[in-house]
Amino acid sequence: MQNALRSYKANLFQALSHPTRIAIVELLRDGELCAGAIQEQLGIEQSNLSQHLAILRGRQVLANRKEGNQVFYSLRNPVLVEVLDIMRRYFQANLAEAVQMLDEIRSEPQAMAAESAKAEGS
Amino acid sequence: MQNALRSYKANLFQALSHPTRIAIVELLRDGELCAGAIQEQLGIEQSNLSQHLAILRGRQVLANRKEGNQVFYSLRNPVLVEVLDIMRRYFQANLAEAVQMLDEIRSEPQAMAAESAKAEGS
DNA sequence: TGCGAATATTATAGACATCGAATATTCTAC
DNA sequence: GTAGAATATTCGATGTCTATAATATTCGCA
Repeated sequence: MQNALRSYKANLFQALSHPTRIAIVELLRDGELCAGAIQEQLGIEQSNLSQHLAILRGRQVLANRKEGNQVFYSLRNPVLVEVLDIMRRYFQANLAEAVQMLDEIRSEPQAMAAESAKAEGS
Repeated sequence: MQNALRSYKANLFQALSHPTRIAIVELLRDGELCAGAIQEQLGIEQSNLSQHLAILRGRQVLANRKEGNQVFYSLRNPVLVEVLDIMRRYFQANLAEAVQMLDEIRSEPQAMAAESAKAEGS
């Protein structure tokens, strides 16, 4: 059960582990929006958005409501916004480390251990 | 900048998007532990643990301190514990949905859209 | 009924993540 | 300096995620 709880958390985190999905959650913090409106705000492909919405829906992060031709999305639980706010404070409080982490992220993607390739001079 | 913040958050979530890494953070909530002790608690392969630790280190989630032969790990910022606690409350507040999500997780891994395969009767 | 808008799903190629096995590094003690 | 403990890194196979393109569904309306 301890383990199930960890899987639950891990999956929730995974749902939020993509910038687009964070953006979606943030867009919805003040109320529901239909998919089209979200797409307009984010400026991404329709099917791409729809897949991200499907993930957030499946993970119970978002609720959806059909109205005629449109589907309105909203946050199921505002606690997530609270978490995101905490993260912003965390980011600001540790700006130096945060920037360092952003650098890591940029240099790391291709292979977790390309560290040795650091051309430290450039 | 708005975007950088989102990437930052997304990457932090990604760092926490694996049950083993959640377990590590939780283990460290009350103080530092050396890698060996963590391994003992989790009962996983040494190299596997070391890889997870490398990820958490790279994402600035953990600090590490070398003492002789051992490396002690600790949380860089207790705010993450706060986040995990919030999530536990989230879990408890939405127990029904949480269980539903756990089911989703079990059925979903192989393909994000195997939903249609739901044998709703079972 | 049939068209067009809004959204969802499927397919697929490329990037990424995870694991265990093997190997490398770093340290202590002898 | 060599052995052995503790940790880290590399490698390779396998699985998962993401984006785009193509197609399907669902709905309102003429």
